[in-house]
Amino acid sequence: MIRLHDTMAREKREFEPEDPSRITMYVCGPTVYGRAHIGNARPAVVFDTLARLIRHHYGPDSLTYARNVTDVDDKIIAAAQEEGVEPSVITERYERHYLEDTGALGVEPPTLAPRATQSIAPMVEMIGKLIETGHAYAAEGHVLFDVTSDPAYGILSHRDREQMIAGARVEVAPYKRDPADFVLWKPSKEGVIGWDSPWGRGRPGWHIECSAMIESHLGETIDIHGGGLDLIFPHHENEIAQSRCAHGGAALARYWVHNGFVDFGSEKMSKSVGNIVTPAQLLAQGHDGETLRLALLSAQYRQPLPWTQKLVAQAKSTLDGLYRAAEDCEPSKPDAGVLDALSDDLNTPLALSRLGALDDPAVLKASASLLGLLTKSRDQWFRGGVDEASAIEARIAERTEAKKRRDFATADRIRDELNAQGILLEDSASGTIWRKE
RNA sequence: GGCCCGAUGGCGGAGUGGUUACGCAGAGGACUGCAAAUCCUUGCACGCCGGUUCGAUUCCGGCUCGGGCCUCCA
Repeated sequence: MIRLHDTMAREKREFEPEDPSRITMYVCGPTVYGRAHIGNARPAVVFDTLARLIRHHYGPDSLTYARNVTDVDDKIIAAAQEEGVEPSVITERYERHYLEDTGALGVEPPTLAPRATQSIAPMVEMIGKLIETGHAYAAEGHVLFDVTSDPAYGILSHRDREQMIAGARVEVAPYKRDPADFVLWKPSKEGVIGWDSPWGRGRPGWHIECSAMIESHLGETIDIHGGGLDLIFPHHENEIAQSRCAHGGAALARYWVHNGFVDFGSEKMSKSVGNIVTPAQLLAQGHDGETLRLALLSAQYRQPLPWTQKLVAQAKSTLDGLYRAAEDCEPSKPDAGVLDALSDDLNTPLALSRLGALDDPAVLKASASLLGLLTKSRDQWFRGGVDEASAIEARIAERTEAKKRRDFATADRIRDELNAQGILLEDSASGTIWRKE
């Protein structure tokens, strides 16, 4: 039995899928206008881990996991204009990078990765339905959702309309009937990406994208909706309003799961602040993607995770230890303790500590694979990327000869030279083995 | 101002109404020609003030501090 913390209920609940043979999960994916940073990577890793767990419990084909790509957005338009290229040049580039970066972290591609630009028709249809049912109105080329028409508005973020207005920090657009109303469709000027619609040529608002893609790919009510906790309001609140109002009140998602932030101990990592670290940078520095993945899983997903060099170093040594313990063998069945930890709202730190206590390599491998770890052979982990292996082994043979002669000065010199190249030697009863630093 | 979350040893991070994980780093030891790796031992904590209780880090209330959201944002 899996338990998940549900943001709407504000407590852990037992996960009971509507149909265990067809479980549906939707996670808000990237807006592809720039390179993902390590904070963006966290939900990708977290929900990948949840997907692995669900598939383990309910069967490999039980889960349909959709993660959208937002490929129409004002930031994309701005980036395209700056480079003097079509928006698709930007979006294709960064979608590719996103898949590379998350792939390096062991994130498997989701079942579906729908792009907003390929779902315009369902969005237009849903907007039309909202207008028909009195939940939206057209004004000056825009279509706005009428928040006052939805008495349930605020059920996820637990705030009421008065509070939202009191806290509003932005000027209210003149065409809005109510300050809390939000855009479903906005006009596109000549030369800006847009689609024809009953309300003129324009493009969709951000929130309607997800509602429409969920409807067309997964259905009216899904099991799990995930994302970062900054999406709770307004994004997910607005998705709920749109979908419920378009579907006669049917719930959008049965469980709402939100991950916490990666930070620097003092403030949130974000593109707008500019204090970002990207997986691409970290990988270029020589860190293994699996190390970064373990670092991201070293705190429970709802907790803030301070990103430091020390964290990465710890993750590396933890993995070194696990790879030493995991001989190259076929995985058997995962350990019950690891499974229990993961099943309790994805308690990855506890799962990792239980992993470290396992002594059956086959069980360790199987357990670690639930976390997307220990996916390489031992040799790849300790020696991968080193291309002068035969030269190293020749030096080691020289050193072994020197040791036989009890010429320790020579032996130590060879060891030091290899150390300087980032090659560490370990003498064991069966001979000398080497690994990269 | 409103809503939400958090506060655990040098660092990371679980968990629990009473014997207080685990990892990294540190100290000591075994092993080693010396290292490395491994193993053993070991020191170090539960933000503050009240309350409930035989007993609270764990439950309740208040406070302080920190973070997030209320605008694009994982």
